[in-house]
Amino acid sequence: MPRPRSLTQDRIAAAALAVIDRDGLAALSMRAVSTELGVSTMALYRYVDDRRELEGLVVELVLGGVDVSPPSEGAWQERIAVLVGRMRDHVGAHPEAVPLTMIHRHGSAGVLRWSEAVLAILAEAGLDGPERVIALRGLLSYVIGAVQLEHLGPLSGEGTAAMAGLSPAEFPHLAETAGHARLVGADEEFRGGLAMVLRGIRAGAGPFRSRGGRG
Amino acid sequence: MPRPRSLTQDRIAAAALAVIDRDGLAALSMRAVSTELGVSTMALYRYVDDRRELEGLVVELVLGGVDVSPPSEGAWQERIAVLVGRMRDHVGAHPEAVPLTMIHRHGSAGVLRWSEAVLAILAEAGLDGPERVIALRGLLSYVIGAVQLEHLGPLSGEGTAAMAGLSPAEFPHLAETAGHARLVGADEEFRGGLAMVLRGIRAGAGPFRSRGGRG
DNA sequence: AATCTTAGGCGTATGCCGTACACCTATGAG
DNA sequence: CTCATAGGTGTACGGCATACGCCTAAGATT
Repeated sequence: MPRPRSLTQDRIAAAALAVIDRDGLAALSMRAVSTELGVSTMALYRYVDDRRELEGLVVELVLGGVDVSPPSEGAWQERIAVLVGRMRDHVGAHPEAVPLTMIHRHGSAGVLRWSEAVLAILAEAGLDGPERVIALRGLLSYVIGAVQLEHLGPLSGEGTAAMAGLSPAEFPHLAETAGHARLVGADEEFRGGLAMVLRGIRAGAGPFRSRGGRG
Repeated sequence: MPRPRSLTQDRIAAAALAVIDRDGLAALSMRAVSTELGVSTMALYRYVDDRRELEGLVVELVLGGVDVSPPSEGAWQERIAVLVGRMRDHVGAHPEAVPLTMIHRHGSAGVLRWSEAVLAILAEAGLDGPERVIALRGLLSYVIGAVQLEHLGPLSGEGTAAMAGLSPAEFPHLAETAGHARLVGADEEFRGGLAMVLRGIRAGAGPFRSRGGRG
């Protein structure tokens, strides 16, 4: 009967993500999103309860786009690495939104579907029970932390700059490592760390323990 | 010559942390901290440039208290686990401040000293060059992610609740795993995940590769 | 003791923010 | 053509960080 809706949650999320990508996360506000859409600020509240929900929509937009179809080829470690890589790529495409994805990650349908896909591969690799729980959560932990380290750490370059100027007397190893760190690219670091974690997953740690693929 | 200072950065940081611990991170404001100290809001600006710096002080207060003296006993994996555990304990003692520690982690002197201690052990274990960089960053990633998963994830209980009510048809593994997850305590999960990561660190992967302690 | 100098402390004001509320209006149904 | 209804909007409020300028306490100097 009444007048029809002129917006959708999808359009609102897209507008919010556009603001974030263009002007940074700090510029995200209900006012900014409404301006982006050419409507009044309060119009948004016909579609979302509050700012939190809007942020959730943005995260779902980013994380929901991850392809969770299980890779068919390669050892189980390799297949998990593909799934993890897809997640990293999608999040990394919107670096300014990274803090949001961290805050609203729980309850995201995208993350749930991703977790399901990873679990399937872990199960196939011979893990079950608490060990599979720990493997999944450990992988999630690594991904969350690594993405943040990559995108939040060097935000200001403070960390790297601070490391470069350390007194070698007080921080001998750190000073030396800072030199090597510059030679390790972000991709290499991520893949290397992931390989490390995957190597640590004990596949088939049942009564008949058999070490996984490429030890 | 003029009147002496009545506050210190330490007292301000302690007051801010008290506000956070008591009323939550959302309640942290320049006003709240100044009230806590019994001074005017603007008085704080004689000691910190802005809110960001105040948050940094809080993080330093939390992270700077971590004992980074290297444990003398045990395999290198065990000694790193002790250092990691100390970090987790300090951060976990102020769960509401966790997001702050993540945002301001870089450039924290406490984290630098901790990293130095971990690097020393990794070096002793036979790692060097890029591999040591990756091992350190991988460990940091795991710790950051795990702490967040532990303290931010279950904040609202949304995630767990959502998992419990999943359709077993669409998420067969996740639904089953949710059951096991309830049996795994937070400590067990953290230690298990850490053991997994440590297991994946290739010690002494130089020309004369020798596998580390307790494979 | 009196004064001066100077930085610490504070009150006020500005421009953001999220959002509650009441109002107006476009619209499809009848 | 009318009307009920939900969508869209304008205004207003309280809270935030913080820029600015004033007042004042207290050590240094006389």
